Amino acid sequence: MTASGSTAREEAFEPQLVLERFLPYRLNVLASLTSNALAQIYAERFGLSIPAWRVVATLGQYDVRTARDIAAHGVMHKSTVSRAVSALEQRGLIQRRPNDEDRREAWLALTEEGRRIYESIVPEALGFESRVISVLTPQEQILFGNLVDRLTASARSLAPEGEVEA
Amino acid sequence: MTASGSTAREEAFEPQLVLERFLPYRLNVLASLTSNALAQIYAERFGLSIPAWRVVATLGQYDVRTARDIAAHGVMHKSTVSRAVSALEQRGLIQRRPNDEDRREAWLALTEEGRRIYESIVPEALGFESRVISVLTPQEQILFGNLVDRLTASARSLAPEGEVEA
DNA sequence: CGAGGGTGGTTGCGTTTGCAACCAATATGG
DNA sequence: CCATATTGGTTGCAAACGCAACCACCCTCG
Repeated sequence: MTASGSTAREEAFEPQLVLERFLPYRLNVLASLTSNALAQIYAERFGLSIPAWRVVATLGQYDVRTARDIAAHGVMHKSTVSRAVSALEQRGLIQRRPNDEDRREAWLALTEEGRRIYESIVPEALGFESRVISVLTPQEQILFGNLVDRLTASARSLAPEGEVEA
Repeated sequence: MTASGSTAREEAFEPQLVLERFLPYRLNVLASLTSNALAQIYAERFGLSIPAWRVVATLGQYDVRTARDIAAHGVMHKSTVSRAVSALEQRGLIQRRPNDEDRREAWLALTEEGRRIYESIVPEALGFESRVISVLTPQEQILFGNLVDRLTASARSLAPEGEVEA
């Protein structure tokens, strides 16, 4: 109807939303590229699923946590964490110790073997990360981290409460 | 064994990898926060799954594409796209027209109703996006987009070939 | 033109996922 | 204290997922 170009059948519209400039879309592409590439490392070499790796990574960093902590921290659904934890426990990579102060929950920690695996993965993970971000200058890297954090805070404040999983 | 703090059982280690500073982790958190929040809009209000929305968004922007194009563009597996397309076709939101030049593939386009839904979602999606990024100054927004693009290119070049889906 | 390889798209299958219902234990409030 | 709500964690189930096998078709090359 308007006088713009294109001999479209009837409507001549501008795209209303250009995906390549749409933030959620771009973030998703970038995040899945990095996640999938990383996943190959710990899946093929150590048989860890993504949730399992997240549990291991969290315990590697924090030593002792509950499943609930891990879920909240890693933006995962509690059932996802529960299953990852059982699998890891059965493989002897983490250990569960009841909390006598509150017998609903349990403390989780890496076993020695779990930590050994963690320590094998970490350098690879860090290496991968540094290869990815090497296209940015050091200042840009810092800046980017800063912007990501602020956006995350913003997104979190807009999310309709505990609505968040992986 | 070393003289550092903590009365840990035996080892006294530094965390080797701090998740809060680990890029793939942070990107995942941010991406799933935004994706999930967005998904609520088009899932609850229009009954669209994430892949379905991506198909609609792509066709909204490009008017006519093949399933293959959409998959490549949206970083989705071709079976995911195939199923989303069938569902959308059955709901009358998109239309399939055989390509006589190559009868393996088919041209896909939004129907009028499909476009109506697209046009209802877009303002909401853009509104959500702008609320999220409003914590950045305009220059920061541009800069962030630039950095994301460069990181994406970098990650893509490191990914072991067509290894990428949602 | 006919055989062999490659490509767009679909589908069966086993696995993973998220949701919701549930269990056990703790907190709260009459 | 007992009833009720809440919370950490598990599990059944249905839906969604990726993979690989597959079908139809195209393209090449002998």
